[in-house]
Amino acid sequence: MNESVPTDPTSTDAPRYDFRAAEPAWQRAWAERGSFHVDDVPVGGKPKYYVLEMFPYPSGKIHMGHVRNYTLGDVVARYKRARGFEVLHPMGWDAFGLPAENAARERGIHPAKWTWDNIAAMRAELQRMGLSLDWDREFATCDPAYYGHQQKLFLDFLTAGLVERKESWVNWDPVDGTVLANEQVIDGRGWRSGALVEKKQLSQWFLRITAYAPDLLSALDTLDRWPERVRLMQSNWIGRSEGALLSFTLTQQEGDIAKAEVFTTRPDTLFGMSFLALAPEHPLAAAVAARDPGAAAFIADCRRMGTSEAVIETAEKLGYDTGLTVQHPFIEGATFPVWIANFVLMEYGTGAIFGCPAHDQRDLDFARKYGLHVTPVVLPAAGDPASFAVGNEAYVGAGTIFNSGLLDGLEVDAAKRSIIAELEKRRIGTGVVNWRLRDWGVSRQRYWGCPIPVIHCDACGIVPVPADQLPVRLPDDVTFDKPGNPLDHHPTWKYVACPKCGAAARRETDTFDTFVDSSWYFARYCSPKVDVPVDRAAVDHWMPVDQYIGGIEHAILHLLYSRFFTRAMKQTGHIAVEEPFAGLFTQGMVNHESYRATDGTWLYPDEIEKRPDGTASHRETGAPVVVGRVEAMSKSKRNTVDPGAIIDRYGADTARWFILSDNPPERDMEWTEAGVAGAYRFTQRVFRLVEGCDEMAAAMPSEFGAAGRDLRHVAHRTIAAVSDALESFSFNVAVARLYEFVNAIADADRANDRAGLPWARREAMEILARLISPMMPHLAEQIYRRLHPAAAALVVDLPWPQPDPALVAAETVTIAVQVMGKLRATIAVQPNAAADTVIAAAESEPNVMRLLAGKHVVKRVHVPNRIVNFVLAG
RNA sequence: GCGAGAGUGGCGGAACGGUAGACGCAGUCGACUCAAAAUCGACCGACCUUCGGUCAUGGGGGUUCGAAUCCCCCCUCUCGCACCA
Repeated sequence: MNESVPTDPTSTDAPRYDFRAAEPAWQRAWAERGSFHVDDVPVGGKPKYYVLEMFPYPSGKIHMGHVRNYTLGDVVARYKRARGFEVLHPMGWDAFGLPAENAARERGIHPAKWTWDNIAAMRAELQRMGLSLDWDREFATCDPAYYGHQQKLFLDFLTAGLVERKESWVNWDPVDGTVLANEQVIDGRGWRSGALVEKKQLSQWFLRITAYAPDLLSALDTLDRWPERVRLMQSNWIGRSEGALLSFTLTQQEGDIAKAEVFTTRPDTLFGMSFLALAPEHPLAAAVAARDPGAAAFIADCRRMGTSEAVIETAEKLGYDTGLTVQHPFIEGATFPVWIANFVLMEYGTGAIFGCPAHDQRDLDFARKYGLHVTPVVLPAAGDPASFAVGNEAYVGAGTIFNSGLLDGLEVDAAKRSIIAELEKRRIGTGVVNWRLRDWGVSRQRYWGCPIPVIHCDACGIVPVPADQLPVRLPDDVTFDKPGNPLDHHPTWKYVACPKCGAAARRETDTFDTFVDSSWYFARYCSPKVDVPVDRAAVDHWMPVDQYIGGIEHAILHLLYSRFFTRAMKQTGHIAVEEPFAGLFTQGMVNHESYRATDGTWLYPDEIEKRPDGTASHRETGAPVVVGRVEAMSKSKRNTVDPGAIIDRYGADTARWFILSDNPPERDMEWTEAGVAGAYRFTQRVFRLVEGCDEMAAAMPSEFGAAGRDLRHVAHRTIAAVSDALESFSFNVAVARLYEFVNAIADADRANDRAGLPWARREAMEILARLISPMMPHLAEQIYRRLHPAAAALVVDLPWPQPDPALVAAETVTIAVQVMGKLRATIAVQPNAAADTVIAAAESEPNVMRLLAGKHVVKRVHVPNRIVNFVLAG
């Protein structure tokens, strides 16, 4: 494996492209010229283009996912730049987060040191990729110079009524003393401590994303450069549903509770009611539990069960009859039992439902289990009202309402409207729109995050930190020797005077969810040094991001939060746009084969030797190796490839080229050693071609032979084809066209008719240098310099080449000749030749003649420049 | 369960309804070499009676002069959501 790569580039006779010398040299040249620098508010009138890739978390090393992400972005940035746009292409660090605190707890390294060291290491790795980034704009979200402005934004949101403090149910780890995200609860236990997680009500800060729910949903239609499925995922997440809110009166008051409010999307089925069910966390359930140990035990069971996906999948519907009953709002004297049910969610609607088993599958399962009655009220078109019954499958289709008093005879939709009007008339309910989206809880009991800038005063309540006291900085001297939030344990940090009354008060010790940090960084990049969150002129110029690129895993949370934040910033006067990302591209993952020794231990790709038949053995011991599935690179399976090692061995251009060439960028790709080696061979091949290039003749020759003419056609068509491919994110197709182009240049070198060929060949190399420059920027510069040893210009400063329309047009076209739709011959004709001429030429082809002999041709189809088809009788 | 996307050679993939398999990887043969690597050249879907044919884009129907592409049904895989009332 990999013998094709010389350890010493000078070890063979052929001229070698020495990427180890060339790549850093060109990177220095770009940096010295400030090639990728742009101003906050540019003058000069070039159209702007803002390219952004999702900024990395500084884990310590870049991985292949980063390489793919930043290569894709760099192709776009360099291409748009050549196309005459002023391109903003910044980079920074999503630098707060739990891993830094884990490093502190496990290894005693301060989170700040751990983070900044990682940033330094990763910056160096990224710089080796030769990305066209404006490094002057770099920042890290853990820098007070960033998070101080975030605190200001929060205070502005607070003033604007976009922030709330409210009680909410959270996953609480009693051992670690912290709130856990749903993803951090595994089988009901804390992922770190292993302790049973409790549901706890806690006072938390919330950003009122629900205030924008209608707009966040409807504006999805305007995001026409977003992938359809991302818009769909957001739409589902926001989850609009129309229905009714109605309240049921208890026949006997429970404590001071007299009514239960219910949300339903099927108010038309109200007469099919059989029971009322409460979520275990519902206040009425709690009131019952206070006097009924059976109810209390049932609620405790539900709480322990949790709501993880695996549990829901298998859990059967369980209920507890409270003994309470409610009156039916329309059926005089009818009452229904009130149950507590494990399948009712407190988070959705009102936490209470009315059960109509005939027309809801869950309600039906529940009713069958507990012997509750099932009354159908929607009759299918072909149904007989006297005999229609529901078995074990609820009927959820269209139909006519029956058994329903005033609704009888109405269709489902009409019945909904009618019953809502009636509810509103009697003041027991209203038609409402309900949203699945919840407000965004941003409080985290952690040290390594942005402090929430408020102060708790016993006298004044919650007092915002005055703007002139921002940033609220994290203290450096913290310890991680006990569980819980180090900010809370700090001896002095939280004790401050109330800004209002001066009395002793306490700082908020919670910090922001790190998703807050990434919800506005794209705006900060426009003016990263100013002493306000954003400079209006700068964001007005640069925003929105024209092309955003990142992983599909952020389809909902990060992108939705950013859309919300941008709206909130607009409302508070920081920005003019409300959609942050005009174009979104979601890339696929980078996968790799996995390998295991016969004892089951995972092996790194470096440790194994592949054989041509696809089997493998251990490189050192020769022991057999099991070649496993191609799957996402992960440390535990050791199927990772280190980008740094690849760049050492093959160079950045090779890595970039391979990652672009393998497949369409939105799909998952497989990283293969053979594929990288192939890309490396291509870089050397291109370099050899320029070595064989003659000096440019001063003027274009007046005559070209066939080879020169053909090459010029290919060159100019390649410009057109590569441009099209780059515009449509078909980078693998752009690569394929460039392979063809290089093959054509090599073919021309073997041609006999050499008139004008040296000139044409050199023109081809010039075009090649520019066309590969978005993908392989270093090699492009190297070729260009070889062609123009004295030139001061760099490819990076040159405009994108324009194809000559006369050369893009064909001299002859190949027409496919079909008989009865099957290909029988091809003929070469002049472009746009007359139908008669083409059909005559086609009919004179021997093979066609043979097939047409003695047959009656009923139709001759001619599609100009494409095809002739003879349709025979019978 | 609901929703979305995808099924094309050994592999990744290409193909405005118009020559299916571009281009790359892997492979075969040859040249160069003492040899190998690199490089260069040729071949490379299956099958047959091989200057010519037949069959082939998950399966089955349909529309069309012509379908990988459009329509209907089915199968498989991937992803997302999910006791959402």
